[in-house]
This record gives sequence, C-alpha cells and structure tokens, in this order.
Amino acid sequence: MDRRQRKTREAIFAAFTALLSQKEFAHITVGEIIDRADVGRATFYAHFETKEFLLKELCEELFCHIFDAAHGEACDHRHIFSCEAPDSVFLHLVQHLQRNDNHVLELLSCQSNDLFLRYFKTDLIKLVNTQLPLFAARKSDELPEAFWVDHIASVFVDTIRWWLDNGRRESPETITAYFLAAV
Amino acid sequence: MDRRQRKTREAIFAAFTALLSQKEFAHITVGEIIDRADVGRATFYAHFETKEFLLKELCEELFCHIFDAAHGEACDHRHIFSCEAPDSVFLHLVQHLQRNDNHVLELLSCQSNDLFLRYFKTDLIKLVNTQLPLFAARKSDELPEAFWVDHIASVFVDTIRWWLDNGRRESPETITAYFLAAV
DNA sequence: ACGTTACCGAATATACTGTTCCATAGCGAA
DNA sequence: TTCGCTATGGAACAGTATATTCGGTAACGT
Repeated sequence: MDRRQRKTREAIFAAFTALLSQKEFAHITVGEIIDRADVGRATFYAHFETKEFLLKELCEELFCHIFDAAHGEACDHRHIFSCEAPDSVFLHLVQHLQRNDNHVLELLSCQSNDLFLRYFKTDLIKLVNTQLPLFAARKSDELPEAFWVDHIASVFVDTIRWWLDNGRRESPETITAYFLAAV
Repeated sequence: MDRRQRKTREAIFAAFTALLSQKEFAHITVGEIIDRADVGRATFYAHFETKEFLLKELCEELFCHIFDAAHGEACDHRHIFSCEAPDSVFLHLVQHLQRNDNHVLELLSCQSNDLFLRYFKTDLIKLVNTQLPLFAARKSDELPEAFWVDHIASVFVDTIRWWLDNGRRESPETITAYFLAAV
C-alpha cells in the first residue's frame, strides 16, 4: 500500500477516534474529520464512501485485535486443557477493554450509536460459541441454542454498558464476576 | 386544546409512525413528515422542537398505555395476593406488544434507533422494580441491586429483540418463558 | 529518471434544518 | 352571529452538511 494512502488513512482514523471520544457519532461531520486529519475533502471520499463505512472499518480494525487475542486464549484452553479458571477469556476481554487506549469504551457507551454495538455483538457471539460449556449448567433445556448464545452475548454487552454508565467504578474482576453471576 | 392543534399533532404522529415502520429514524427527514402529514413546515416546528423531541413524545404516549396497563396489573396482584401465576405481568406486556397496532415492535427492532430503546428501558425498569420478588431466587448475593434491576430489564429487551429479529415465530407465552428462564 | 497515482483546494450541485414573514382560515367566547 | 385571537399555510431565507468534479501538483514505487 502506498505510503501516502497509509498515512492518510491513519490520520483519518486518528482524527475520527479523537472526535468519537468527544462527541457522539451522529454529530460528527466529515468537515470536522478532515480538518483535524488535515486532508482534503476529496481525499476522504476516495478512502471512505461515508461516515458509516469509516466507523465500520474502524470497528473491524479494533475488534480484530481484541477478539483475536481472546480467541487465541480460548484455543489455548481447549488445547492444553488448562486448570486455570475457565472464565479467564472474558476476564481478559474486560481487562483488554479497560486498559485499551483505542477509546473502545467510549464507543460502547450509549452516548455512541448502536451500529458500533451491533458490530461488537456480532464478533462477541463468535467468541461465546467457543465458550458454551462454561454456561451449560445455567442453561434450561427448554431454551433453544440460538437464543441462549444471543442471550449470553447480550448480557455481556449489557454488563459492560452498565459498568460504563455507572462510572466504571468496579474492577475488571468484579465486572466479570457480575457477568458470570447474571448470565 | 384547540381542535386545529390536536388534528395537526395527530397527523404528524400518524405520518411519523408510518415512516418509522418503513425506514429507520435517522433517515427520516422533517420534509417527509410534513409532506405525509400535509402540514406546513412552520407548523411542525411550532409543535416539536426537533425530530428527536417528536420521537420522545411519541414514546411517552405509546409507553403510557402499555406500562399503565402492566402497572395496574402489578398493583392488583399485590393488593389481592392473587394465586395466579405471578409472571403474568410480563406475559401481558408481551401480549400487549404483539397485538399492538402502534408499530411498537417495528420501533423496538434494531433497525430503529436506540433512543427508542432507551426510553422503553427506562419505563421497563420502573416496572421491574415492582416485580423484584419474582426474581429474588435467581439473584446472587454478590450482585448489587442496581445492577440486578438493570440486568432484568436488559434481558427483557434483549429477548424481545431476539424474538423480532427471528421473525416472531414463538408465541407470547413461549417468549415470556424464555425471558423468565434466561434472567 | 520515469510513468503512475494520491493528493490538494476550490468550486459545485444537492439536500436538510430551522427561522421568519404575512395573509388567511378556523377557533372559542361573548 | 360577531369579534378578537391563534394556528396554519406558503414561501422565502440563511446556514450547514453531503458528495462530486476538476486540473494542477507533489510524492510514490520501480
């Protein structure tokens, strides 16, 4: 990829991320993004069709790192049948979210749009599918598998949102415990 | 209230509701609303400050009916210590949602915005607060009350959304059972 | 050093918002 | 019915945002 393209793309991502931590997605304009990124208007549209596509690509990039790490973790556990606490995948996920510098948390809060949440949940469902045995004891037989998986992912997102809306006072360990106790 | 005002208001509500069942809130313009409602631009802004306020007032009107009925039910149960299934409040809520002609279901689906969902959940939390004993057995002691109430409301909304996203194939009784089994 | 390509920046068409104006028709009350 | 009041219509308006177009320029990879 051309160095100019890469630099432009990164500048736009950086500007967009910074703006996202200040105001909600809906109120961010292309004008603001290109001002802060210091690129031309035409350049922006050469890279991204719309604001929404920009958000989508940003999500893909962010979640790629987060969930790849979590998935790797999940695979490790299955391979070596580790004796560690099997819920550590979700704990690591929360820890990753908290220490994260990419403003993912701001994006997950309800001040942002629900597009972001939908992308997040889509990836989360894949992760949950690898962790189903963890929740087998809690599952009532009458519940369809599809509902159950969606439910677990939903509760995780809801728990994170509750955490954020209430000032993130709890530690990642506590929040993970809440999640596992609630699901 | 002036008959003209009332008619205008109803025309705008009707047009807005019809549009909401066709496209998502964000893409609806004031121009479309006043075209369909057949009112002047100035008239719209005499009634509603913005599109968002229109949505808010519509929600208040819709939820007022739905939750008042549910609350009445809840009160009845407490007063007469009925022997009926104590989960009937939520069953009635789901039934009300299903038979509802006001397009509430379309609005609750993820195609709509999350403003609507937030308003819904706010009212739902009030209802859940009157029904806490129902869920007392499921609550782990380590969970804070505030988290628990929010969790129950979240699971209800998530269940309804799953129902809608999957084509509303299940009966209200089944969905209520799923909700109670999942929470 | 070369041809290619991304970029700038300025201009442009289009669309939506929210406000203002006055004339008019409908309203409630005497 | 009559009268004063007010909601409405219709149109114009400024302000803002989107998305596209263009030719000149500078940076790129080979």
